[in-house]
Amino acid sequence: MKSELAALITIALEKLVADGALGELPDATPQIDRPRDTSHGDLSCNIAMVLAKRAGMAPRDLATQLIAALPDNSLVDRCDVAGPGFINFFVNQSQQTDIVQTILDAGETYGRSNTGAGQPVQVEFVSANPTGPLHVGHGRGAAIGDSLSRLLEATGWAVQREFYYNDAGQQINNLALSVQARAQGKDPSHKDWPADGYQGGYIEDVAAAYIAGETVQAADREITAKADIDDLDAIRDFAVACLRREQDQDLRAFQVVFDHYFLESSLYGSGAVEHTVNALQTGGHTFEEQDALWLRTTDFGDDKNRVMRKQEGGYTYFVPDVAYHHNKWQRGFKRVINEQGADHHSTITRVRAGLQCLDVGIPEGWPEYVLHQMVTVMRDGAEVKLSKRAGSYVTLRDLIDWVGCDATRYFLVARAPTSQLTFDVDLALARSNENPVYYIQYAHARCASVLRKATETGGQHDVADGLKHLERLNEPETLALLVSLARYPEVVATAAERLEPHDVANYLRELAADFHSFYNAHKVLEGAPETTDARLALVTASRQVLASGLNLLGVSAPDSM
RNA sequence: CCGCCCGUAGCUCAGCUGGAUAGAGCACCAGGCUUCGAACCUGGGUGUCGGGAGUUCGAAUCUCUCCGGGCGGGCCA
Repeated sequence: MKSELAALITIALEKLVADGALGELPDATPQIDRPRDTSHGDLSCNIAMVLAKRAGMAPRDLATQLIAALPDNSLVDRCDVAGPGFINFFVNQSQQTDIVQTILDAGETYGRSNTGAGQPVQVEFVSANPTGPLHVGHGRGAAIGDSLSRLLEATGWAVQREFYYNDAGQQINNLALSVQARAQGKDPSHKDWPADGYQGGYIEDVAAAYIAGETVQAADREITAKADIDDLDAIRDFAVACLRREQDQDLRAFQVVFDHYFLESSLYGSGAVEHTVNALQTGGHTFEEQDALWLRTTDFGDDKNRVMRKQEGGYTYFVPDVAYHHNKWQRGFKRVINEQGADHHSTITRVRAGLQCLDVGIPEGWPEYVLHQMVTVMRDGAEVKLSKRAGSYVTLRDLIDWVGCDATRYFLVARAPTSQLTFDVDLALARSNENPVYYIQYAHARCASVLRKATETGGQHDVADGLKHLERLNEPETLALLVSLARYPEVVATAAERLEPHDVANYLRELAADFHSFYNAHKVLEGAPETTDARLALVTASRQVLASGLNLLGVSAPDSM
């Protein structure tokens, strides 16, 4: 509707130019907004104010001329000049009620688009190392990354969800040593406890399982414990599998499924790390200094150069990072989005710089990043300090157990990733029924309930008939609901484009509010049959959009609660 | 010291590629079910949009600066 109106205004502008009232056409398409105040019409345009100076005309005069030049159409009932020079449009009611027909015709495809045109995009998220259970921060990443993936799918992209983890290196060594120490009966107070050991209780469980010779199965691996306390490699492999399995279970409980797991160790096994080093040296951006090999990332915007190979000969983490992203590029992903905690933001510049140094045609802004800020957990009125080593932190599993998957997902995805998030456990526990997610789900359940009731009454009501009487949908509350339903496609498109899933959460709350107001003001199953049928059509459409939107957030849409 | 993010109602947060009188939830107050689900609805807001300056028809939104908070800044990951 917006684009149709913009086209009409463009025609009016052309007419003014032809008449000599305007010098030239603006380069951009006219901007159409939805006024907050309904007395300002259904849609408005600021074009007169934008062009006033160039036209040498008062904004209101220009607006008046534009209205006069507007071609005849069935879209707009009337338009006014208001305020400093806004043109306010009052849309024909049948245009608004037609959205019900549109939604029912489109079915589940309503709101979807094809801007991605089937192109592949990889979304990497969570990517937790297998050294402990997933915590709340990972949960935020999981909620955002998965919802982002769903949004991209809804806009026509072929999404691959990838999980990358470090299964080698020092942290994993610490893990293995910690498990070994536990297997030897030591605890963190023991004098021989590993210096940077993991102290969480889960280490004991892993040690016990190892000694018992258990077999564990994770999404990307299966392993049976060797039960040999002295075989550190075996302990390491087993511990990784155990924690991978824990994370998989948490993710499954969170309704998140990955398409692909990528192991850092594979970059060494495949020779990709060596190859990357050679390629960077060939590219001419490296130099040796103080017995170390450096990459001149400052050539591409970094604020200091980075060491690739340390004095002692090992590579810094930065090298496999570059190798990994080069691998993504080689896999054909012209578009990659990395969802990470903001504590890793400093890697963005150096990874991009490293990829530029490879000189293999990777665009400068590749890959894209979505960073989420920290999650603070409040409990008993105080902040819970997160400490992985000490093992004292709130896990994703804790949250799911306490408030449920739906509420946890909604809460973690409903706010802008850039804003720090306070998760008040007490509030979620004590008032779980007042969590916003129930408000939206309740609207959906109400839809289902009314439709159920309509069917039970013996079929004298029928949605198809309602579509012939959409003009009955003319009360203020009803029209407000129609407007919200009509907004859905642009909400999805914008959220996907801006990589901001929380737009959908906000929209759904507004849609649910409009539905509840409508529901409360008008009895669907009472009154004239034509009116009831029309309202049933509206309820059917509402239910569908609510379910569709909730699905984008990975939240269920129950028929009853 | 440098970089990124944030600062909006008592609390938690939307709104930020400039639009009209800055919004929602929670909390609090007053109403609304013999009728489709009251997990709902209706009404109730004295906010220096952290402070200041600039840009312009117009700034919570863009620029600069200062203040406050978070996170980074290692031949750790």
